[in-house]
Amino acid sequence: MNKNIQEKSVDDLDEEVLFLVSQTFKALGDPSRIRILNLLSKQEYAVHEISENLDLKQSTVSHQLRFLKNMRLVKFRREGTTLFYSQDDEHVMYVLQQTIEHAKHM
Amino acid sequence: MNKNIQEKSVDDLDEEVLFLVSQTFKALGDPSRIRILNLLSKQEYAVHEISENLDLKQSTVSHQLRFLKNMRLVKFRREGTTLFYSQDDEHVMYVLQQTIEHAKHM
DNA sequence: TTTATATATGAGCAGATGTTCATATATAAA
DNA sequence: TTTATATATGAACATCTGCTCATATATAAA
Repeated sequence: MNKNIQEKSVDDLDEEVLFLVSQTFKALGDPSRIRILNLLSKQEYAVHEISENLDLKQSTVSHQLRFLKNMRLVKFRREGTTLFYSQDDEHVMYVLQQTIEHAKHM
Repeated sequence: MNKNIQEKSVDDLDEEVLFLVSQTFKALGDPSRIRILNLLSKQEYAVHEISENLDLKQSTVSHQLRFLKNMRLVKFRREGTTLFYSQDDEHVMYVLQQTIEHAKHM
């Protein structure tokens, strides 16, 4: 819900909202993370599958997945020693796909 | 238009598209730029008006406007010594407003 | 030309970011 | 327990970012 207090400038943004929005876009502002999210947009993948598919080091993928998990953009389920990651934020995935499609036609 | 060459992985993104998308989201990944774009979403403003409205140094605003102008996210018109900046990318502004509204309800 | 106002720009700096290497942890099988 | 596989983690490093200060440039008025 919105707060009813008057902002410094009427059009300016609430600090929490500003932080959330900038963090969200920062998450989408890196090629590796974009590729990972784009891959996960269709189905779940194990960490090593992401690594092989995108030709990224295992540690790179793991670090980025932690980042995305902290932002609740992805989730995972365990199966033995394997962790299957999948998307966990429909709005962000929609925005990403929308922007990818937009970029494809430029 | 799309290229008809086969990608390394079918689901992976074209390098140009990847660059464009990441650049776009990087532009939206900073609080100052978000505030500037959000202000410009309703009407045009002079540089010093943006500066006063958002309580940012004139040079900070000018640097960020150059960034946004290079990305063709804003444009300007001159009136004497004053430059009036306004938005110049409907898709990006839509994505931004969409995400702001989404963040407000979390 | 001089002065004033508005904006742009470059250098410097502190802090953030992304990758890599080496290694730790976790689970399962032998 | 030992071994193998999958993933996570921390440190180090180079690069990138965003802000600030000082100053340059541009336009207009006096």
